[in-house]
Amino acid sequence: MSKPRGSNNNGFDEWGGYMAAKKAKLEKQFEIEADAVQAKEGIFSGISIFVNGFTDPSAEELKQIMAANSGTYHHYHKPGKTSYIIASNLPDTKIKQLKTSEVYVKPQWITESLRAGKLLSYKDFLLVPTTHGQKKLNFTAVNSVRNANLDSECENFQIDLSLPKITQGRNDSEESWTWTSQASFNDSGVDSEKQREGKGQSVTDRTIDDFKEVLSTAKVDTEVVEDLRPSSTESNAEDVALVSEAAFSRSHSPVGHQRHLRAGEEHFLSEFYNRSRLHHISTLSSMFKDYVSELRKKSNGEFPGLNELLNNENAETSSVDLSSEKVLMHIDMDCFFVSVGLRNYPELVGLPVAVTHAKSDSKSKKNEDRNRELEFRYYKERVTEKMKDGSVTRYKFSNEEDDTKFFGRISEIDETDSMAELASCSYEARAKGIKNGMFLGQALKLCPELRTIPYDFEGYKDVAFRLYDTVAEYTHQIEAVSCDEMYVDVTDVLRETGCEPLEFTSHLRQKIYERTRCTASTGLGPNLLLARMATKKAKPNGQYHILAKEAKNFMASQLVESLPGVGRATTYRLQSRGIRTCDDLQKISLSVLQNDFGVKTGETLYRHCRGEDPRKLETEHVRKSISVAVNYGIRFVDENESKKFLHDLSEEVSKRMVEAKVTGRKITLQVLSRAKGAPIEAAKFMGHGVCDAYSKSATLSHPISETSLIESEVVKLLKQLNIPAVELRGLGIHISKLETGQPSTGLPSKSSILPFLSKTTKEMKTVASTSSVTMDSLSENQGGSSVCSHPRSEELYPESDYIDPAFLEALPSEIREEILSSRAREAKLSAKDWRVTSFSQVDKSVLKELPEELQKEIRNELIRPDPEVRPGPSKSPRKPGKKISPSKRGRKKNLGTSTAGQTSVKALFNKNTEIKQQNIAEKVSESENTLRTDEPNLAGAYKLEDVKRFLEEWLQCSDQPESEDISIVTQYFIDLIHNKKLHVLDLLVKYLLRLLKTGKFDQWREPVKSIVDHVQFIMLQVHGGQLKVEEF
DNA sequence: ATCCTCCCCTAC
DNA sequence: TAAGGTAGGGGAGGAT
Ligand SMILES: Nc1ccn([C@H]2C[C@H](O)[C@@H](COP(=O)(O)OP(=O)(O)OP(=O)(O)O)O2)c(=O)n1
Ligand SMILES: [Mg+2]
Ligand SMILES: [Mg+2]
Repeated sequence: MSKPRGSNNNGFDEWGGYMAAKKAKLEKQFEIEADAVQAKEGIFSGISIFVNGFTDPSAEELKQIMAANSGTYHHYHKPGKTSYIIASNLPDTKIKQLKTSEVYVKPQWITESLRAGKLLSYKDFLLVPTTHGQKKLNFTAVNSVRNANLDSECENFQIDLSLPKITQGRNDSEESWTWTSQASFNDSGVDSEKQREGKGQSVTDRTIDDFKEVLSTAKVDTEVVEDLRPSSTESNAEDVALVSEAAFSRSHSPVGHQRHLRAGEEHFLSEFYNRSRLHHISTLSSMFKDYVSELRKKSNGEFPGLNELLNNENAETSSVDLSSEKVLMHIDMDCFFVSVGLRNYPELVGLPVAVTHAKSDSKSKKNEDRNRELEFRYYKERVTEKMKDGSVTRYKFSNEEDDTKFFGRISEIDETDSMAELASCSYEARAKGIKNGMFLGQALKLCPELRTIPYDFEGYKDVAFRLYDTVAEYTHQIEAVSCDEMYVDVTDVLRETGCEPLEFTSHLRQKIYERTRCTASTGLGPNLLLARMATKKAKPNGQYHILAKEAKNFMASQLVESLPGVGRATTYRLQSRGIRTCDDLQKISLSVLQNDFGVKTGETLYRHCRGEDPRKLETEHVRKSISVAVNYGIRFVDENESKKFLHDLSEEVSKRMVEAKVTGRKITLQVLSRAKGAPIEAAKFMGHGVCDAYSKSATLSHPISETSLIESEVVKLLKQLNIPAVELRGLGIHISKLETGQPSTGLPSKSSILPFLSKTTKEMKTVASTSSVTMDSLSENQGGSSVCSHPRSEELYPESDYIDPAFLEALPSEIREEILSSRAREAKLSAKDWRVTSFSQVDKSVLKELPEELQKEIRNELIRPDPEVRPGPSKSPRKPGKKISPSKRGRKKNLGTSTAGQTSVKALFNKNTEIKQQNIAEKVSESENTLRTDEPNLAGAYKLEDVKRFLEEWLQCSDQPESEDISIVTQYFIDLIHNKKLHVLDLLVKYLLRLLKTGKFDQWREPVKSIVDHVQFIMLQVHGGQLKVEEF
């Protein structure tokens, strides 16, 4: 038996002391100041707010503040009831909805009032637009189209960047705008303008509007964009649109909101997601994929945009034979975040600009716990090692060029350089070598004059909707790629209008510019790849058409890394074979490429470097997985914190599943754990640093989507990985094998439970209340997946409480029969296929006491493969294949393989006990931390008698049931289910019913019924059977 | 041959 | 300080 990962890192001895120290340190470092919220009661009494859009503090936080200070928080704007609308900035689309009664106030009003301990006048915090205007806003700097192409077929059209007249008119009327309750005059102005514009709503019929309402707060129309700066506390502009400059600068001081910085703190997740650009673009991306489907579904087949182009009936001269060839377009906004942001900073147009959380003069704070130099060196070492390719040993990379190419010169970063990432940078910045995703500190070294602007997430969504809506006026042959990018089959558009390809894109880009004040570039080609390549060449603010006949030559001139799908690792591997350009690549045979890179990848490389691409436009996308992950701010002090965070993640993923109306059968836990040689603190503040990545999955027999079910699975998976909580640097939950349709596994709804309940209760056998019944939740034996995952983890981490599967767990025959027959009824799995596959919660002492006969009976029912023969951990270094070439570089090094036999149950049990004791010791030494083991408990009551007493007191003390209490009790019962304490559960349910029968607690009838219903539902999900309870 | 799990890679 | 998410393609190696 090899050393487990846990031992590899830190023995438990070391561990306890380290953890105590770490905790003290963390507490010091992230000390939250005395909570002003609690101290100042009631200052928002009578005030109700609705939070509109992205704010800082976030809506969630504002909700908390209101709740704690007698205010009211409305999840939706309730006209007449909501007294104030809190917003940091408003997309213009919301302006026209303004009513006299609506007062828009900046979030600083709340935070400043809180600080002052009294309600300040909202008038000092009114949200007003800036008055300097769009007249300044012109893009002279990007006027020149770079890619002059002499071939007339590839002619580039320059967009007229002058403002449409309408903007000027609108702008004039804006000068005196104020968003006060008197601002009603604005309504008519906006409406009349909308009338004049008279287009853009065409595809935006009611149903599509509905869609947008559901998916976002951004409504779509074709109004020109207002010059509204995001002026949250993140703003780093000199001139900010605020009535109260003083209030604003005060709110800059880091008083109220320096919390939520690390997972394990309250509201971390929502705060993180609020600010995560990657989360936002991912969300938008999936939203626009849905949006395209919706547009197509709701389409009436008319495309109003085409009318304007119909005049151009100059057929026959076309550069492409549309009857035999397709024309695909790729369109992508130029430096999207920057373009959107710059609309509010016209004075920065033409300068090197980047979007980032940090300000351009910000420095990273020094920290003795980290060592950037060491971390970067370690990182490079590991990456280089990983990219190393078995078949090629010759290539030695060392030069500066390669260092820049593969590592972006991270080694030159010093201790105070900001490690905030640039989401996007302007082309002026790119001219200096700055790139998207680069750290601010590095960028400033390349260009000290770099200016930074804040994120404007609402703005991105708003512009993205305009982009999609504009394109959708011409065709619905759209494949959404991201919020700023899509593929479009324009063959029909060209055929119907007689437009030249570039004529059309020129027109389209002009339309997009008019509606968004942001430029887009387009690429055209006979397939998706060439359209994509063409866009790259066209950028910025340009367009380009690659004709089929030019394709191969065009491609030959490109570097391999410009191929989509070829990133750092593939570039490295190609380069190590002396292949730098597509021309080089074209000379390599298909079989060599497939041998070196795998069958599929090899073929893709072979085709792509020639400009071939068989992919079809995918207009209708079906999601295959849903996941949630956080790899930032993950610093846990103990297992309770990591578990709590897994709960939050489960809740989040569950929420998204319900939203997407899916359930899933495969639950994968993804983990980042600090690499052994990495500094405790990462180079980036709260970053994950250099990590080992692990994933572990469980495939269930039934699809799930419920928080508690997901949670219990991932908690188990995390346990199996056996990584100390303090080492965790990232956690994620990935759900796959998705199913749509019958909501039989959603939240317990009466409609889904009751029929089954009434049908089955009669057949239901009683749960034996004499033994600890245990079996794993929905784990499935299919494909040997779950079964083999256990020995894997057991060998990896022998101290996990795994038991030899041959050692059958106790299963009262009544339950077993019920479960087996119930599963057979469901025809999902035959009884024979069903396996109990997890034993982590077996109550071993009870197990041993089972009658021999019962065990035998069970053994006959539940045949399983011989555990001794089952495979070792897949995480052990995989043997290099026979083929030397397809690399595969040994996997995780720090996890030894094991060929040793099964650990005895007794040994495991003892080990487990030791760990438990260790945990307890830790907590005791940390003092005042509530002692908590893994055992379910009801408000601290663990023992049956205690719980019973608690329940009785509960019924007696409260005259009316509190829904929160009910859910606490329900959750406790659910915990029992997951922990296989069915006998306890059974006793407690019976006890509750007995109490009811005394007649003293009649008002508890319904609440108890709802608890029992819930319990039965979960029982059904987890164990496939239910408790027998008498009617009441 | 085809499935599975656990990775790795890529793109925005 | 800083907000390093998310979905999908695909490969290695094992089981069946
Ligand atoms: N590492 C990255 C890459 C992109 N993005 C965000 C910001 C970008 O503005 C947006 C769109 O990505 P693009 O790849 O289209 O890049 P840009 O639009 O910024 O520039 P380009 O003109 O090259 O398209 O996605 C990001 O946050 N982080
Ligand atoms: Mg772009
Ligand atoms: Mg893009």
